[in-house]
Amino acid sequence: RRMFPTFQVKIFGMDPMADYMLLMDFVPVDDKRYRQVTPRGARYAFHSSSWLVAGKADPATPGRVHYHPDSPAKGAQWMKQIVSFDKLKLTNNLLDDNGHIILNSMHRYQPRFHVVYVDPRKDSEKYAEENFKTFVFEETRFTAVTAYQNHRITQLKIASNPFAKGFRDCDPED
Amino acid sequence: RRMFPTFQVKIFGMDPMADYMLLMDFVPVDDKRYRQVTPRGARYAFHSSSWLVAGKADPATPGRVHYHPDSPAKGAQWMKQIVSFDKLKLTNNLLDDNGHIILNSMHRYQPRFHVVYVDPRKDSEKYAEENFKTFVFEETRFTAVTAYQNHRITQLKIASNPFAKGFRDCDPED
DNA sequence: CCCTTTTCACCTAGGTGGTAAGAT
DNA sequence: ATCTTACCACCTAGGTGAAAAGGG
Repeated sequence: RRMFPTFQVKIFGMDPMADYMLLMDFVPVDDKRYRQVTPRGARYAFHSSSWLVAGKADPATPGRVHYHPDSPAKGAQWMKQIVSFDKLKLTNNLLDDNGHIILNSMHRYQPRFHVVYVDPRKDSEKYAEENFKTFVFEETRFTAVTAYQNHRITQLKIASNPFAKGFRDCDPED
Repeated sequence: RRMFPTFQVKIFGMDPMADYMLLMDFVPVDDKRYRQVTPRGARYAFHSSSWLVAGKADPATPGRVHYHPDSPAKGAQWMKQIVSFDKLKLTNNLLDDNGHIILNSMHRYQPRFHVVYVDPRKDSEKYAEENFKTFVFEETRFTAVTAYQNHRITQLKIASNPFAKGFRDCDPED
């Protein structure tokens, strides 16, 4: 399914006339598997508020990459508004053949954002290193799950995503 | 609404590595306005099978152009399968601001297909003439209408377009 | 009478969380 | 007990012809 919340980024400093590819990938934060705790007597798992280390991580998943579907595009195009990776989809299916990003559930990940300058020179491979920049925002780290583990995330999604309107019981402006 | 049947074209002879823009426009076939005849006593206008000249054409509409949404793309990409202009939309609304192709209803049009080579040279404007090719297929001429005037076209559409499944009463393979 | 416009039920296509059943 | 899977009603978004209403 789509990642939520969506990764969005505002870009500065590109050459407006040059072509760029924008992409994302995900790297494990640690080598651990996590689990939830339901406090004794609590009615819902949602009431738990912390993650416990549950052991060593599962074998790493294939390190796939997601190209922003507007790639390639001119710097001017990328910079003129916030770039949103809302088409990016996550799956836990190791056999996935839709090109989605494969993650292990109950593991922690760090999204990474990459910018590739499309070098028009014939020997552009030589400059691959300098034409490639990676940006990491640590505040975007998350635990992958197959079902929401936190009521406030569920409510945020219901309030902000038009496809979840069916579950709203109050004004989304609230 | 979308044009039906869709204009589709198979392309050969491009430079696989070069970029091309593909586009269409529509030119009037003549300076006439047409009308249908319903034979005396016929139940439906659909029973008529010919067009009568009904006078001089209405003032020409703005000559808009439709770029294939995949433009620009490499020659290899365009040539590897049939190119379909199924997103192209027609309207009779002179004030349209959706960028649709504006046509006069009950007038005859000739679709035209244009290929533009994206010249990477700095002074590419100089070569505009030679980088531009137009193809006309006379068998694609049609009369623009606001409602189908021919039962067989209606049936063809119902049989072939998934959005019209609600009107099917037999197997589309027939 | 002929054509155009508007509205509608009915589709395709696909993104939601809920829920019940399944798995470990 | 905890997590995963499959399915579902309910949405968004938009492409259909039919039919009714409108216009000249």
